[in-house]
Amino acid sequence: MSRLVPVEAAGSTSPVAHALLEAGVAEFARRGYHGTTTRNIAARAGLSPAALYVHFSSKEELLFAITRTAHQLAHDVLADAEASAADPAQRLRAVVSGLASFHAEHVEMARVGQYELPALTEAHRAEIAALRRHSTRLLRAPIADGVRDGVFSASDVPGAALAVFSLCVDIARWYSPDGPRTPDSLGALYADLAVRMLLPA
Amino acid sequence: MSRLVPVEAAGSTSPVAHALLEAGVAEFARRGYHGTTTRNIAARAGLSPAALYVHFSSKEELLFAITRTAHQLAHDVLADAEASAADPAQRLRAVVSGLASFHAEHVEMARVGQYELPALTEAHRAEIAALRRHSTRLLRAPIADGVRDGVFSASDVPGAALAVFSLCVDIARWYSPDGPRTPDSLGALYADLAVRMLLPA
DNA sequence: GTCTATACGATGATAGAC
DNA sequence: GTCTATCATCGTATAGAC
Repeated sequence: MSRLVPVEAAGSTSPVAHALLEAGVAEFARRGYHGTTTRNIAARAGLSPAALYVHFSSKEELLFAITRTAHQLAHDVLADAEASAADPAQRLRAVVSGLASFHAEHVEMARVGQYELPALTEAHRAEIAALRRHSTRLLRAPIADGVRDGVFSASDVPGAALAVFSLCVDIARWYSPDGPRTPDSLGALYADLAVRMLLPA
Repeated sequence: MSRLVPVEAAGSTSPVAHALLEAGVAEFARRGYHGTTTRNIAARAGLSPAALYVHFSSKEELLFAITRTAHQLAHDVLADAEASAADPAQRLRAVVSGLASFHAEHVEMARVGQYELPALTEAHRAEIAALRRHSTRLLRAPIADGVRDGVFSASDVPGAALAVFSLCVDIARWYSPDGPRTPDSLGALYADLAVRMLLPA
């Protein structure tokens, strides 16, 4: 659950650093950044409180590493989906189902990445904002293309893109793997709703 | 902005308690519950740190008062909208535009109410959960009625209701009054998207 | 009811041994 | 690179004067 999968994306290859990242994801997701102590994280990783500082220069640096990974992975999901089809409706389906199922599959990481941004330093937050702009473009493209081609209708394209993005991101707030929905079923549901929002009446 | 409007709903009528509630909304919304100190709140209300404890028995009690007000007001918005029309599509429009514009108009209060729930005691969280169940029912009703009457089509009514609710709640995460959208324009946009999600293809 | 002063546990981070 | 021990500070909450 919510593995920090691709090691290279985590910005560190050490297995201990990786364990700290996973511990940070779990603890931050449960208690929030400010509600989590460095002792919580170290204990979950099976280390002393001091060991954290060998691998990260501060608690905030650990949060940043997690947040960057979360946004990078979400971006990669969108880029893959975007490249999977030419037809705007098919692309929108792929993009929405990919983003929605990603947020469900990696709820903890997504939650930390989405809700702890204010705890980042200004420089780090700016770096994340740049990643987000890329993702926004990827999600808006199939909508804009569909409207241009006449297969979609929308009076407010940025507004529709905002709503679709928002829908997917909010999964990180409420989703639980213990609930009735799987990441795939949620992806299918949301892809369907997104397309319906945009098909001409 | 984000006034704790109906004094009676705040559970306290003292003007000083009210000032503390407003200060709590502003500080919790900006820094999160755990990132906010009782000193922050007292200072914003123009009081010494100790004065807070005359009006609230703990920082968590202050959070609870805010959270309960936020959920009560959202519920009242939904109840009013629900009673405003008989036609399911009109009711869905009213309910969605009311809930969306509420979350924009009172972003700070809504943000605290939606994102700081884990910081509540279990008893307090259960009380809020009951309020949320009422609201969920109010939002699901026009969708279920519309499907029953054949004016809407949905393969997954709870799923559609979940998505619509989620869309409105997520406004509390990203909305800024400094941005281009007004609460009313957002309410109109989201009401339109919600109805389109549900009209037969 | 508000203030100043303070108790006292917790917290991010460092020092220094191994 | 990990540990134990510790520092300096902060944070919630209380005591007691006015």
